[in-house]
Amino acid sequence: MVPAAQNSDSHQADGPLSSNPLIRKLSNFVPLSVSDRQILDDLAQPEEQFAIDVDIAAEGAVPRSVFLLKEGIAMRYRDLPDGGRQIMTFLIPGDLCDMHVFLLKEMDHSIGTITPVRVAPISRESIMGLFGTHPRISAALWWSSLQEEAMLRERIVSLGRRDARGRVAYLLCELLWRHAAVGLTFGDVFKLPLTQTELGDTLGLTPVHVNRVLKGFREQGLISISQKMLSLLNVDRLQSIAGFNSSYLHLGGASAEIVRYFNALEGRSAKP
Amino acid sequence: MVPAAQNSDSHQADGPLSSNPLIRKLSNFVPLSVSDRQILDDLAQPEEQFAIDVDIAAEGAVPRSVFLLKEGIAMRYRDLPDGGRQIMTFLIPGDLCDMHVFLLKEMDHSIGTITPVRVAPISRESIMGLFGTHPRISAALWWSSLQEEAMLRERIVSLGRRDARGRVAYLLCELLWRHAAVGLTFGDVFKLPLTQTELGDTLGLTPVHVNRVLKGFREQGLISISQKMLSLLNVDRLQSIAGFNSSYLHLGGASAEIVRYFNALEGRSAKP
DNA sequence: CGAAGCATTGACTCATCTCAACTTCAGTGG
DNA sequence: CCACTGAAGTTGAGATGAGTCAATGCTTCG
Repeated sequence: MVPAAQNSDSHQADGPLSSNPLIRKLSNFVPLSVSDRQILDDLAQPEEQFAIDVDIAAEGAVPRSVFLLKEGIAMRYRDLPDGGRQIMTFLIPGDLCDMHVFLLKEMDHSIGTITPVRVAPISRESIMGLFGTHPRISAALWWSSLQEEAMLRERIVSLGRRDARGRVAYLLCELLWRHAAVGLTFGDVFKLPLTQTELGDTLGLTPVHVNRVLKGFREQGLISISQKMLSLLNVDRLQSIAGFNSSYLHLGGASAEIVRYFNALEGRSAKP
Repeated sequence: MVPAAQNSDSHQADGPLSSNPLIRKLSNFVPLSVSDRQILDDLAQPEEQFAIDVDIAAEGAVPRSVFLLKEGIAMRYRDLPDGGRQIMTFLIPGDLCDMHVFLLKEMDHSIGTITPVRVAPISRESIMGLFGTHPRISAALWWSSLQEEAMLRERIVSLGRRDARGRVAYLLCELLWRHAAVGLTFGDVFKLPLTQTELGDTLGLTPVHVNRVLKGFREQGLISISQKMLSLLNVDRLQSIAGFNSSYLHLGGASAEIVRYFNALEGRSAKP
């Protein structure tokens, strides 16, 4: 199976970001009401910008607030004593960097920008408030953090058990699906402003080897890249090289039971 | 720094499991009241057993309830199409296998036993109820899931950037600290009933290579193993080989601010 | 237009894997 | 109580995927 062309239903003239990517993403899990959407739009209102190649939050620092990434790409990473770096996750529009970190005394990793980035800072109070008053949104946010955790587990599988080709293919597929889930794909094409060094730091490979794998894929007609736009020319083949199965992203939506459960809660909390 | 000899304060005659390991673990984060402890003890009352080498929850299945692991060791893993297996985490006493998975339609990985295991099944309602009525416990459970996530990230760092010796050393240190946090260490000694194949499936190494690394450690006087009891003879050296830093486990407790915040909530919800 | 960063390529090295035998150990049944 | 069995641990020798080093080309942007 191939990611749905999520963009087909949003042909606003002002481009793919016209719709709040967080709403887009959460809608994959539960259908959101008009008022849910309103609240999420309000949350996303405040704006702060960060330049390219800058830390939004640094390891050891006290986490200050949650950020909703509205535009650009960031990464969750850790620098190592020997000068190396491991990128754990890429954050794309619609992602929250760190839903929950405000529980902790200090960051155990850093979050840095890969491109210039627009974020909406969200206070602890806003999130906490939501939990009490809007169970459906809370559930969706919760789901989103489960999805993130599942992605971490999948990266472990990749690093532990796949060879270089498999790892690269896997990452490309994952990024395609994630971009599709927030409406940032055009068919099987999306913007990938990552250097080969960054890919290597994610995949546990050297940039040189990433280059060779990518070259191989290009020669086999599996991908093409130009102007930082990546086209997956043969998604099925790539998914099979990767042993990729999108089910860990849990994009199939919540079970009917869960939806009912949270709708009930919603009705109850709406009254008093 | 070396893990505190957590066992020193629990010299009950009936052994290290006399105290609820979940309470032990959560206390690392916030001080729990007598009534908190009572509630957690009640939660841990129900009992179910699983034999060795059995799935508690299988990939693709519908998650049924949360389990508190009371005794034994289990693993979170995924089987791969090529016959391989990747172990993502070990579950030790005091761990909850899957705090939240009941939000999802199906498991994206399996949970299997490595030794015979005693668990307490906990219903969705119990957990949900806690959230409303006992903010301090909820916070602690939440913290525990953040800790788990941090461990996943650290495994990514290990697999991506450390060599075989570093990976093995890292895992041993992590396990020592985790066991210490639930009172299951005796100095720098703890029970490790894992085969070298299981270690390899966790670390992305072949059992043969795990064996050689372990042999090296033994010859260098860093560890010794007998009867499945592992002694870390030189924790500092191992930690430096691993580049291990325990801060990602966030065992230092919550910030004063957070503690105050949840204590306040607690007072409020206790009254009506 | 020049510098800096990134991508590409080749030649050589090395950590880890593979394959395969052999040993040790714990558990079982005669 | 010991022989038998199967799983786990050890060890050696050779193969290989990915790393290292180093040179060269290509962009991009000030």
